[in-house]
Amino acid sequence: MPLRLYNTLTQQVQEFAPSSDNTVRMYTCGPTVYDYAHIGNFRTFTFIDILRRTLKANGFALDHVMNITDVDDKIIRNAVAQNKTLEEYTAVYTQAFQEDCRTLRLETPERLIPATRHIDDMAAAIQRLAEGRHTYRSDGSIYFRISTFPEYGKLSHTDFSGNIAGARVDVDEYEKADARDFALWKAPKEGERYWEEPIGPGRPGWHIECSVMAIKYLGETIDIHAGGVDLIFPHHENEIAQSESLTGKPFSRFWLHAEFLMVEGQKMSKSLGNYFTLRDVLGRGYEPESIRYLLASTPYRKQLNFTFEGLKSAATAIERLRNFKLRLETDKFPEGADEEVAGRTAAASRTFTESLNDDLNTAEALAAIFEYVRDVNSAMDAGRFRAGNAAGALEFLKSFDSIFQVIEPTQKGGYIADSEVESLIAERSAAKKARNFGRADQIREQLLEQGIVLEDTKSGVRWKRK
RNA sequence: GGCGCGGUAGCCAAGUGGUAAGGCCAAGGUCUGCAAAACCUUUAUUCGUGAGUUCGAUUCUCACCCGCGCCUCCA
Repeated sequence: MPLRLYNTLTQQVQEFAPSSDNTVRMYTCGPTVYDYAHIGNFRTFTFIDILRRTLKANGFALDHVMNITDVDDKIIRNAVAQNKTLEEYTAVYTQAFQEDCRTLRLETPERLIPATRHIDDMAAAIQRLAEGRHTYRSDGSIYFRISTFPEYGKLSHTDFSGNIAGARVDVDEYEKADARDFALWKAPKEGERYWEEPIGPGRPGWHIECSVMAIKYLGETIDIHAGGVDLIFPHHENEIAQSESLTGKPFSRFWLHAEFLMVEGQKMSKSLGNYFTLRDVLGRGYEPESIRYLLASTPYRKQLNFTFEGLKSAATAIERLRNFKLRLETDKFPEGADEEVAGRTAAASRTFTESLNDDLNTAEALAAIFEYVRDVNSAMDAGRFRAGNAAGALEFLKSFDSIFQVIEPTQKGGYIADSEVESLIAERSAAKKARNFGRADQIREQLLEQGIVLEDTKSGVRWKRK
């Protein structure tokens, strides 16, 4: 089954393929680096990561641009308050963002670009919009005139007719002709950072960076544009207005939006104060993989209620997968290969892939692998699973983890050496043989204190790091 | 008010016009020197409420109730 994705623009699930050649041209809205990102933000970035990996699994190449918004009102305000330059201020959070992404095993986009690197391009685009009579000036700022773009509202499916056109609305201390109009270029205010450009001194509005960078790197019509649902309006609607006024072509073929992470029935957000940063959660002793699993396990178009109980349940689920992999790698199985087991492997693998291709149905994909784990554990217990089945099973696990990225534990240093573990296990086995269970249990306890868990199996002692 | 999403077992959650995936938790059992891991059994005659369409609806239609989001910065 080909990949199908829900397109906000058409409000339908549609078959996806890149428009030309094999490369997906994708733009996703990145963070505004005025503070640490919270795990609600990372829900969207995790969704984008699952999307990237699924696109690759479908054999597509990627050219993915993500912006880093490093100039906006909050950044300017905070930088000024801390007596720092914009660059000094944003460097801290840009770096933190990249570290957090690595921690969550989020792939780095092919191009991760700060907005301030393209101020000239933005000014040039605004100039061209002005030449096309899509703009007007007011108090030194430049606004986009929505009335010049009749299709405004097509993404958010909002009908703006009969709306306050011509009314003079005072927003953000700037004068706009129409409430829907938005700033392309903001006149400098006292003490604020600004850029000297042919269109006049100032700084870019929020929306223009995405249009300009997407078109510059990916072309006038891109394949996918993605972000959180709160960006549908006005951000993405405004991007469409600017971009399509500039090029006369559809801006993006597919628009994908991730739903919110909720806390106690409300969206997680800075302004509500009900948020946790990744660092907060890790500080409470949870593993990055658990967070990733939790964020990825509920399909992206459904609101996901965050709880620490959910995080614990994710950790247990991951443990089950890890135990399964360890058993595949360490148990001794009879020679040959069982056809029924091989058939199960193929079927589960197919279900897994098709679930993801069905608009990234991660819940169903997880169900496929867990059902498989139970079946195979059962086959192992019954002696039906054979040595020749192990490679296929491990391969399926590998393809699972190439999307979910939760099985391999994050390395933590300071461990007891393998050889020492092995020699203690040997000593314990000898003690057991002599029926000296006191000593055997003492060794097991001792190892447990160092994070080593022993399991006695028919094919010998199996151990793992916890 | 406009637009959109959702209400499925203790919790999380998938799903289909033909009779309820999966994960976590709980109880009992098998295996084990004891554990651990794993497996088995039990846990929604029922999918917010009411009506309708249908041979048959959790799945379609309508109404209603409840929750959430966007409409202002926001992933």
